Amino acid sequence: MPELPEVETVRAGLARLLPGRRIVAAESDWPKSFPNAPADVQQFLVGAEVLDVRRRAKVLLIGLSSRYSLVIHLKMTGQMVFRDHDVRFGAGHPTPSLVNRLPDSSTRVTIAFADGSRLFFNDQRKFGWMRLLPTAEVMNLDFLRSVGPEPLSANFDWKALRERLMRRRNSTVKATLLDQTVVGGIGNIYADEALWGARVHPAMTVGDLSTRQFHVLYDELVSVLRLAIKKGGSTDRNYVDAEGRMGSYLSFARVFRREGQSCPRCGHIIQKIRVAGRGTHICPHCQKLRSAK
DNA sequence: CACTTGACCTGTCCGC
DNA sequence: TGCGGACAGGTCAAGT
Repeated sequence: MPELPEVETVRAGLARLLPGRRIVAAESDWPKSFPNAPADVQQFLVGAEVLDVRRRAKVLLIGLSSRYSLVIHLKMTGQMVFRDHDVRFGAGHPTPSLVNRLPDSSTRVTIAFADGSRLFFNDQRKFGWMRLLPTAEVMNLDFLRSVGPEPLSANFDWKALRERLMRRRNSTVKATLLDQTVVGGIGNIYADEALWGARVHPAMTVGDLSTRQFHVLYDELVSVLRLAIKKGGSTDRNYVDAEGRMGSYLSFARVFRREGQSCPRCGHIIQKIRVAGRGTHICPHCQKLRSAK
């Protein structure tokens, strides 16, 4: 369930840990997780040095000195975990971790560095992928060509959110928030959290939202994403950061995975419903389906 | 064309 | 305790 805050947390960790390290070996035992031909891996990955680590929506981009980049999508259960050669697991870990000895049964790709440290791409459900591409061609990937604006970028304001959402004015607001071509990086957790914050029912039609609702939805979306980054993301089951640590946002969540509990705003019981084919958490008192217009 | 559903996978949980 | 089935949800492809 890595969404923008989780991928950003991984990016920040990798950006601190990887640049300057030289890759000496790479292996994968599940071709769909890393489909590049072994010859290309030998030529453009092995021997290269990591230059930088960037993010676009939910995609990680690791730039290499070979003028190639590793492009990574974690999908639902992907992890990128770095281990120093001499790390003794457990010691000095201030937050709990889901990851013990690596590689483990979920490890799909292992990248070894010259200093003995290693980077593991773990992915229990095998939906995620990593691929090696010429850096100049990265932005030609279909996903990156079509992905919408970054919701935390400086020029993204409530009017921009309204304009993007209105591209699908006849859809439900939840389905539209999850559409990566509308806005980049939002997934199920933060869509539910932001809609609760804005008191907007997820099944409302975009075209029925009032100006005020777009404005509040923007404010809530930005603040929930910022808080989640500050808390290191959300660990529901699998997610960990680049050092194997869990995120703590879910202990601050207001509705996500809180069905049966009281709404922190009004005390009514939070319900789990289905919208756009996804499990969706709402307060039925705060979030009404009828138009506010 | 706009929108919904199914496929891709595996681990977990629930009811019988 | 074992087992079938539902469920978890990001994205793409296929279907309505």
